[in-house]
Amino acid sequence: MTYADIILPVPLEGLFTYSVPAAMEAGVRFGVRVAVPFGTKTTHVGIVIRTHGDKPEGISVRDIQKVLDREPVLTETQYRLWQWIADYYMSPIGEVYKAALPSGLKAEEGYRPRTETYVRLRPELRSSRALRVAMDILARADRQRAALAAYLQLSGWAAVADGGSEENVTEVSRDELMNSSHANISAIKALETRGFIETYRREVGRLNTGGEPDYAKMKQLGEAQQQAYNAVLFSLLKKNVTLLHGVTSSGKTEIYIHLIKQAIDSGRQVLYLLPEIALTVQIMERLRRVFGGRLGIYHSKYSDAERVEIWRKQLSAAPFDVILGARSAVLLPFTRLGLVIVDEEHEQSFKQQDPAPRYHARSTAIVLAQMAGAKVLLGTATPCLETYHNARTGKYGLVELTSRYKGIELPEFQVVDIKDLQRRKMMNGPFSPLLLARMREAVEGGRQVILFQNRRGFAPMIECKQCGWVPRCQHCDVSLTLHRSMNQLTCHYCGAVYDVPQVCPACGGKELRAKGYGTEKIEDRVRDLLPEARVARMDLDTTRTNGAYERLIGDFAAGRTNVLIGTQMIGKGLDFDRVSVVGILNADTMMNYPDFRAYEQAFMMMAQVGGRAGRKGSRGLVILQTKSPDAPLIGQVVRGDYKAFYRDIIAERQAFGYPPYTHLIYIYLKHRDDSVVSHAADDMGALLRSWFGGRVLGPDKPAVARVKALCIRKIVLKLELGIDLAKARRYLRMARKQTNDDARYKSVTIYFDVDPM
DNA sequence: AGCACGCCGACT
DNA sequence: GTCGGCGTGCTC
Repeated sequence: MTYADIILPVPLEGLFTYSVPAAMEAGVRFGVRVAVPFGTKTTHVGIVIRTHGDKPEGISVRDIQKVLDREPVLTETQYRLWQWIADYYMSPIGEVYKAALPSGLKAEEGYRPRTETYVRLRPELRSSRALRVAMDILARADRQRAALAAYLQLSGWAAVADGGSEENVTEVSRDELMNSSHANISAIKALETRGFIETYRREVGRLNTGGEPDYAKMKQLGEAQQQAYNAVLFSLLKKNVTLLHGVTSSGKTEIYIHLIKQAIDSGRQVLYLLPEIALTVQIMERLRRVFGGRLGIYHSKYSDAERVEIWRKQLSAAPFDVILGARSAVLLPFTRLGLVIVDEEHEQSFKQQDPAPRYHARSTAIVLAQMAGAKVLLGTATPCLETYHNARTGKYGLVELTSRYKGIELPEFQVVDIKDLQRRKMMNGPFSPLLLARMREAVEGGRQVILFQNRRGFAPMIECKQCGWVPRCQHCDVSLTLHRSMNQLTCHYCGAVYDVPQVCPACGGKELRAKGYGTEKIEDRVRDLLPEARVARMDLDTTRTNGAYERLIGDFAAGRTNVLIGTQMIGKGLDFDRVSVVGILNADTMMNYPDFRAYEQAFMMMAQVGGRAGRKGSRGLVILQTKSPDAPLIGQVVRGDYKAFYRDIIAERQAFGYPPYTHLIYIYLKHRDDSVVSHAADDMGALLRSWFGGRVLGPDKPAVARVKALCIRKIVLKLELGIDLAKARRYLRMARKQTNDDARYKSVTIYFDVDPM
């Protein structure tokens, strides 16, 4: 009897063993998908990893139902990468499989090839004589004759009639025929009824073929860019990973394009990772112009069927040479990967947060490259602290690009002390007099303004003026955000929506006031204060519908709007030409976040948003409003002094034992009963302390201690460098098992976040 | 994660 | 008397 070990899309450790019916033996091998029964009712699509003859003990093995593929859908390298992710991020391999495979490949029925209607001559017309007769018959049916003539041209039959070869006859789709002539559907139907032509359906790909590459579209590199390009190539000879640290507008993308070309020329594939879908539009167009149909794009906005086709194409004899994609593109099959570019490498969204596997695409890309014998280039204006540290200590290569392309100047920063202005009652809502004056000037002078406030909604909370009561979410430990556009209170953690109370339920007070500023309220105020401005708001709420993001960006880029208010999504790699003022309304909310990365995040956010100011031609102005104008971080942002920022923060990380001087693993425990989770966390913490000693911190209540009706505790594990991580993970799994084995805690959910962001 | 089983409260 | 709430256990 043959058995097969199979990955299934379930959150359980390990592989599952099924028996292979004799008739399937030839087809069941590594990488092939199979349908198997699982539990009582369900059938799952799994992937075969290996076959063997050892009957597993103690389990009733069931038969594989069906073999779904003739060829593997998985490469050996991919499987090794999946194993690494599962092991390192402490997540079952089934979860990795779920994250990696497009749904169309995870279901037995699901992916449907797209078909299109095609047109061809009936066999009896396939001679020049018969065609002449047909044309005569159509002498008085102009439309039909024109349609037939157009078909004959397109298909090549016209050339055959002139003595050409039938081998050159090509297939013509009905749409193509209708587009290239004035033939309408009724003319074509009439020809069909007459028995001149027939229609048939044909499978067609969904992928945009994009045409031939056009390397003439590559821009010549400037002097500094050329030097950086050479330095990157040289660095990659010695180091597997190199950091390209280039200030904003230094022209990194053009350097990437030249590196991609170089890799393609040497017969290798390139993976180009970007943090967000949003960023792909501008870069996608640039790459498409140069690489045409050699470029494939892969991210969640693409339909699942398209993703299936990209996956399949990657396994075919003619895969894409370049894949541009978000996080999950690192899980695609590659057969001859030579270079991975991780653009905006500092972005947190490279780390998957919620469903497991909680993997970091940058780290995963580095491991993948190692496995594939490829090189990695990390690019950003504001490197992640760990990355810069690795570059400084020589683990990674480092190339710095300090001059802006075509001499564009870095923006001027002006810091405004809003604490002082508030005391002197000089603030106009969220605006300092300076910011308001500069905004007014910009709008009147035909230039543009970007306002950054990292809070969506109208106000982060409302409060009863009389007794101070604040409405809170029923399921989460947070106050509710007022969304005035919908006149609702919403919870930003679970999405619950509530009506706005007319009277305070605690004291009956009639006045509920909105406290604090969200993007909606800022928008309101700008409309009041600058009635002539054309204002737009860009945040999660205004970009939910399809194409809304592109429309907002398009309107701003074209000058149809001149004040753009937004959350962090306005800071992401978009280039505008007419922005003279950027306002950071409140830097403190970012700096006071209770997390060891708060300062790093704040620096990056301010540097990125500030970088939107003043592009071609004139120097931009960034007005930075803060209650702590003397904080060293503010000075570093103002001077654009990444190195000073790095020196400060790295010293702190070393002093307090944070990455890159330690490995962090967060352990989360969740349960609907607070006392259960509290005791479970205490017990698990004590158990961990007995093994890891002082490396265990907590358990603690996180800042938001209840989400979606589950109470949360967090334990932090700090592991010094050089410790045996595999062993530490084994102990962690043991601690989880022991905790869940305790009858009181068996329904406590315990999970790990390795290298948390 | 699903799904079934099983034990309690509120309906026809 | 039964419908369905979700707590618990299992899935090769």
